Amino acid sequence: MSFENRKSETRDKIERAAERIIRSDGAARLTMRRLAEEAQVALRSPYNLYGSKTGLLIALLDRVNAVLFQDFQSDGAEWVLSEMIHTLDKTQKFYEADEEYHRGIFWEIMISDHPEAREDGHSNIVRIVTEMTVRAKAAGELRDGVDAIALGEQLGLSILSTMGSWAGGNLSMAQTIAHTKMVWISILLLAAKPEPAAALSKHFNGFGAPEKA
Amino acid sequence: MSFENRKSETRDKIERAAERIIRSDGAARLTMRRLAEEAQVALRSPYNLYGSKTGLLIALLDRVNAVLFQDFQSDGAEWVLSEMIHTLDKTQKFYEADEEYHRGIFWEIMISDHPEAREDGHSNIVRIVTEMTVRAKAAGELRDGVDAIALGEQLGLSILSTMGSWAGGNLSMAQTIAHTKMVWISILLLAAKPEPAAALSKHFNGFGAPEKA
DNA sequence: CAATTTTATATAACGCGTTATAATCCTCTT
DNA sequence: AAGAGGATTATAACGCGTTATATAAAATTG
Repeated sequence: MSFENRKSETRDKIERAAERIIRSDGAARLTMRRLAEEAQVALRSPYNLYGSKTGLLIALLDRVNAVLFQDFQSDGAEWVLSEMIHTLDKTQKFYEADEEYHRGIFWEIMISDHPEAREDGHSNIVRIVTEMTVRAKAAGELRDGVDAIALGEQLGLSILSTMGSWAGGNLSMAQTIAHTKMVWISILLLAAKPEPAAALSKHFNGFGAPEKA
Repeated sequence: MSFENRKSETRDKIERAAERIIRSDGAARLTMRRLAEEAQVALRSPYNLYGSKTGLLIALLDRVNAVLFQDFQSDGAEWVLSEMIHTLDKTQKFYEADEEYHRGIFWEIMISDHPEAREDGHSNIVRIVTEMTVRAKAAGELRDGVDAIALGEQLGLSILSTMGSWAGGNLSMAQTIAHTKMVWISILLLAAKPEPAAALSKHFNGFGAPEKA
């Protein structure tokens, strides 16, 4: 077996063990010593491969997010702005299928003292949202004078910080998406031209408070 | 000296020392051992008085927030909804006067594994914002059919989660308030009757992206 | 004043993430 | 086959928040 194969086999053992522990006892109970035992690996090995506990969690998150982000392709809706709302629904469905697992990983990454980890997730989401607003602008769905990039950054910031509240356990994923949808639609109704705005307002469900978690 | 006086003297020594350390080296460098040394107090004492490090930080935060919240009284603007926007400006000014100090304390409380601490801050802010939307509703500034309490919860959630991003170091306080203002106005323009809505739109500065931190 | 209760102290210890040190295994190069 | 170098291991240690234990000091109570 080559060096690389050896490494990725160790990686595999570690990531599988981490998943098992998080699924059975929650991310808060994932400790490096327990992980090493469960993965049948030296305490040092995860540090060699991921640099830190946070590095390992980011690896878990990245694998999962790759699947989600694939689902963000154009879905053939009449308006790009409608696609953006559909994207929220897809996100909700995706994370809800394994909510506690994803929430725990998010949270642990978020509270780690590796600020570059937060920064990474931040710019990732902002980039995705901004690509959509730029597409909407190119499709002529936004009013003249609306800066698509600035708009995307604001919408990205909105969902990001709300997901922070989700990660902290203050909101369910359903509440998180409901709130984000309400905010996005309120903003986009101001930014959109009349026709796509009319389409958007069909998604608007009032200011209903998110049900308790 | 009475029991209570003794206790509050110890409390004072501890809180002063904590402030000194946070101001000079940042909240992340506040450790219980260093605090005990700086305050000339046993390592156990802060635990006796505050229960935990988080408890101490909450005490620091509460003292400060009491001052800020006093400033949230009705300010004689023509519309309650305008007062709400002014409240954001007051908040920005207040935290900016000592931004790193407040940010550090917020962050440490936020990431502590005492979920009740987050829950406390959460309900506190939501209560304040909801009181304002209820006043606006009573003053006839909101459209018929708008649920003032649900609206307040949504606006509260919005500023809360954005301040979470601030605490995490992803935003400056100026960016935090600029974003919140944009979101609040977008939402309130939908919820408000035409006259107060016209007043609100004067506060709207477009979707300008927050400058980099 | 004496007895009790409350507060504060000193010291050691736990599990945590992480790092240092040294040794051991295994792949690659020659 | 032999040596070099990378990957993994075992063990101990650090500082962190927190807790246990046992003791000293001070205020309250009788």
